Amino acid sequence: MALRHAVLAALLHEELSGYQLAKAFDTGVANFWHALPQQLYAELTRLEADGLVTGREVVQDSRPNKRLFTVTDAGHAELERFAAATAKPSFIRDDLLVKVQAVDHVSADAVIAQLRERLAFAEAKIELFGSLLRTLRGDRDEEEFLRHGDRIGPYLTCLRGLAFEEGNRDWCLRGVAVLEERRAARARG
Amino acid sequence: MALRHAVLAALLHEELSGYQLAKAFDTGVANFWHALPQQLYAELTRLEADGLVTGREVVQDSRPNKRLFTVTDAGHAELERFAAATAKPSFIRDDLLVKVQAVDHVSADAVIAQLRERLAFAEAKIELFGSLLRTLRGDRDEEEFLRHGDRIGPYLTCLRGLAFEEGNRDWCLRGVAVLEERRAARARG
DNA sequence: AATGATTAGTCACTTTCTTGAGTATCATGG
DNA sequence: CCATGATACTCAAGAAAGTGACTAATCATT
Repeated sequence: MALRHAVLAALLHEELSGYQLAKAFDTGVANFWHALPQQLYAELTRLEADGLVTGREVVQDSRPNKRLFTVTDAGHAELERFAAATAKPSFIRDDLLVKVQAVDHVSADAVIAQLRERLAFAEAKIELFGSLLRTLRGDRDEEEFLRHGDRIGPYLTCLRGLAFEEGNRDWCLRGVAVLEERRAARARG
Repeated sequence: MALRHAVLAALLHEELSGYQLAKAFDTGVANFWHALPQQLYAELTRLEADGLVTGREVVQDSRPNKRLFTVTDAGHAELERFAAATAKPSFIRDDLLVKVQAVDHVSADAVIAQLRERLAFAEAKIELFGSLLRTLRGDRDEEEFLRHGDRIGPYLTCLRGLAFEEGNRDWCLRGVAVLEERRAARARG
């Protein structure tokens, strides 16, 4: 149950509403976890019931009211406990890999199309992570920022996200190249 | 519900028992999906009920009997359908990223320890994937194998697994270096 | 001859995730 | 002035995944 810790981590440096949290976790900028709005609202409710966050109502007149959540001391303690516990290894779990695994037995065209789609997606995320990183480090260069900046956590996770998507991009390119070359070879002979 | 397709993909080129399947999905060699034995046995039961695989009893006298499963025509058709459907983008979901995201607010030592653990794990998997790749391509070099070999699907997914773990390794190294440098700087004053 | 590891598999339960449908208010653009 | 979309959130149901505890045979070791 790391979703709860992901939520705590996200709330560490600023008060957020469920809605804001949902946007951060849903749109591509979810550099360290991914979840849908419904899960987040539910998790916030549980976290509040367990005393790990507190919500305060903010009355707005130009918008619907909202509740902003902050991590309590108990919440910080829980995160500390979580950080010290051994993390389970992260396994890849990806539809696209399943398709590629089966590529020798199913239509290669279908798989090529999927790889192209993923490629485009990866490139978009690379862009996104790139500009997010620039925002996070401001006018400093990376080396300097990582040495002396505060809030390097989000920067590091964003770096991982970037490398992951670059890995996706390169692999998709390779896969498309290989499969098309084989298709061409089959067509020739 | 890609587990069922992952199972189908795994059974494509050889008959396997639930137990053999479980080992493939459990140990690190699960280069394209990960699942526990119980899930696999359950999924095999469902797949057989749906007519996508057939099992045949094999009586052994030096071992408990087992059931070997094969993909049926309906199973192949189902995989074909799956390959053509749009894959959902794969999101990162990793305890360790959550810990790093929170690193500015929790004990850095705990996080460094976790990164070191993951680093060792990643290095072990890199070894494993490396030798698996060598086995898959035999005495050919990679370029040649990918051009003319049969069964390139498992090779390609294994390449992705390798790159993923290399990404983990590099990122862990970077993270440890950054966090330790900062700890040293804080200690100096 | 007992102990533990390996092969082979099952059952029951819980948590987590996903899907789909709603509610309500206000701002913006055509 | 009406449609669209953003803000802000809720409820319910179902699928998928994870956890723990089991049975039962054989093989290797001590």
